[in-house]
Amino acid sequence: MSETADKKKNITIMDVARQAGVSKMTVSRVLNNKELVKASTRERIFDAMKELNFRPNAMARSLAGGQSLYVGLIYANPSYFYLSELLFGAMDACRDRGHHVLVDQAYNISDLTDPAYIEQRFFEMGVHAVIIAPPLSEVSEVVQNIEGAGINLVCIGTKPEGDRLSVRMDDLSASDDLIQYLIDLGHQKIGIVEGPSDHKLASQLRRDGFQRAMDRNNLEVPANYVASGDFTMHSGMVAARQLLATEPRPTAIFASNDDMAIGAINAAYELGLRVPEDVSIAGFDDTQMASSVWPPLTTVRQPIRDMASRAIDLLELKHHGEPIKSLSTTLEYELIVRASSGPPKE
Amino acid sequence: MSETADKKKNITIMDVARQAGVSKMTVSRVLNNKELVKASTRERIFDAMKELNFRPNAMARSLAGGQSLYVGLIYANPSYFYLSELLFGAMDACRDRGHHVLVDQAYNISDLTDPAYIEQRFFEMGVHAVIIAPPLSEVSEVVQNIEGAGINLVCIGTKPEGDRLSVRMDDLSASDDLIQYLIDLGHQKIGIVEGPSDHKLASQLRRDGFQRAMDRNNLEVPANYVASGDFTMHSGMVAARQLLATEPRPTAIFASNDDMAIGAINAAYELGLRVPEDVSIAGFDDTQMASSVWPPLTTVRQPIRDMASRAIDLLELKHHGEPIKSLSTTLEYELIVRASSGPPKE
DNA sequence: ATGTCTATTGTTACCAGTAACATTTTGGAG
DNA sequence: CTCCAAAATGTTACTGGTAACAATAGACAT
Repeated sequence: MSETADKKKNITIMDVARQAGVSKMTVSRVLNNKELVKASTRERIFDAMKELNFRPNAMARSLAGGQSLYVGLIYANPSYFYLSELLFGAMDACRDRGHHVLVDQAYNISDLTDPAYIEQRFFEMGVHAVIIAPPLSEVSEVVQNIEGAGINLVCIGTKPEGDRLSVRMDDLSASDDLIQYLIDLGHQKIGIVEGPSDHKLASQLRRDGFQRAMDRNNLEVPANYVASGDFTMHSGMVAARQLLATEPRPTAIFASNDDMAIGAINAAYELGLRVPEDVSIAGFDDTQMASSVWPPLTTVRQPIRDMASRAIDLLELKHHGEPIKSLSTTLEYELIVRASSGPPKE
Repeated sequence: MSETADKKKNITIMDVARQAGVSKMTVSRVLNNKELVKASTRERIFDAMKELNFRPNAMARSLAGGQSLYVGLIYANPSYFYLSELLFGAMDACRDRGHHVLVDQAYNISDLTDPAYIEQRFFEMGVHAVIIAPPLSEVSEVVQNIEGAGINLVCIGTKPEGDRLSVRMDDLSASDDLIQYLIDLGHQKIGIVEGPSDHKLASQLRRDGFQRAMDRNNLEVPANYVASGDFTMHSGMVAARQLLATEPRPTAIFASNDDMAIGAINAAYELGLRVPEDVSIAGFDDTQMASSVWPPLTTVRQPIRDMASRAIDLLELKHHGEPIKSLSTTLEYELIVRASSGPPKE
């Protein structure tokens, strides 16, 4: 046997240059799509690259050019779905640009409120920029520390503030729309399962949207139509049990996230109620489970992937010192109507 | 305002060397824990590093030394939980070693059965090695293509074969243990919800373990105690409905993964049955939901993180050309008993 | 034919480290 | 007090690219 993988000398830009009969700089230009290379030369270089099966060395490129961005995705959201989506979005956006995503989990928020820790950790990772997602992005201490360490930053899900970059969606309007949809179906007695108070956005804004829609339609929200959970299935189940036990029983329940909505479905079954015939249930997020549960959930699709992609875009612009038109981007949500909601029974 | 972040010249090994009054090579030695530096010099260098707040440049290190491993995590498992766990495990293992994890999603398996695509894609990512997880790792065509491209590889969840590196857990014994536990509780009529046939391991082995335990205890498994799903909650619900409708009704149901087990719980509620009083339900995987659902699921904890960590270890050994004692590692599972299981009613 | 301008291509230095070999100390033995 | 091996440190030449600044070549006007 001859060594297969060991001796295999890497094919470099130099090899390509030699093969194509040009200098390595010209190859580098082709590699970076600079427009100053004659078409025929470009062709020859492409051919050489193909023939030699050349692959540029990402590390060398970023070392030499400072082109490549190492983006840290800092994470403390308990939802695997959220992480995965964020990751996919970031990866897709990084792929073409030759950037990389380094994920780092913040096991506890208190670490990130220590500026020294942040500086240490991020430099060690070698990240040029950082994306942080809720609920971390809502902790101003954390955000300030990261900025203080001189690291570029995009916050996901926060309101614009100062010259901080952010990407978000309009949770308020989204929940408003969702509730309006329920109202249009004929529901008047609608209960809500709120989220925990440390998720400002997902809890407060969604609650506000609910309230806004109800107010606009002159519908009452009695105090016992409001319960709260902590975004877990179980808490949704407990909260929904309570809501479904009130008299008169709500004909629809809006849970502030899908997990709790699924808990609410369970609670309904437990009480012998059918969904959506006896009670309509709606969630928020459009997680994977939302479509796999029975009945599939009516919910709001959060464009998590797009938010991550957009965040990468912003970071790249900033990295290259290009002007950024608007510091905050708001992306579109989508109302997803599925079988868990329907008109109320007479 | 002076520029805060722009002009901040990076602190390099040279700066440290100057400050400590040594050559940069000596600093490099300290950085790599080579034992040929006098203690007093080492001290001075450490002090200088601290004083200057020096952070080594990961890219330069790996370019110059070929030390750092870029590991690709190739992914086609529909479970966010699985991805996240795998990722966390890989990240943790990479962290100290200065390696990096690049995640790549295989949107469809057919891509990976095309050798040209694989070669193209992986080189582009600049990965030195790859980890693949089920169900991808079970497709021999994919595995062979990756090996054919000369890329180091660790398969997660497959049996040892040739000189291929693999990390796995004993699904067969795990499900056997779980069933034995149910039998010890007093159950004799146990139904199973199988997984889909394209997940050999998760479906077949778990099924086999079930059968082995039943056989050993001389318990019958009538054909209508076996239903199958596709690992989604909904399929578990449908399958469980069917099982719970058979006469005599099983007193326990083993679903081959947690999602289907949760679906089974829903089915039980739907039929007005209590869990675990009327029927015990057990899952497999110990996903996040397993503990957040009500009642929390009895299940088997798969050491997904550990498998990923171990995979990184193996890759590092191989990368450095060190001998690997055993090509396949089998990690321990853990039986997790929660409230969804209990003794059968009289 | 000559000069000029622009389009292309080449040179040289550098990014932040490490490998391999060279050199200088250092500590004992003789 | 020498000498020599071992220990400690330094040099030089890379790693695989890019930036900034030449230099050359065509195309066109004079």
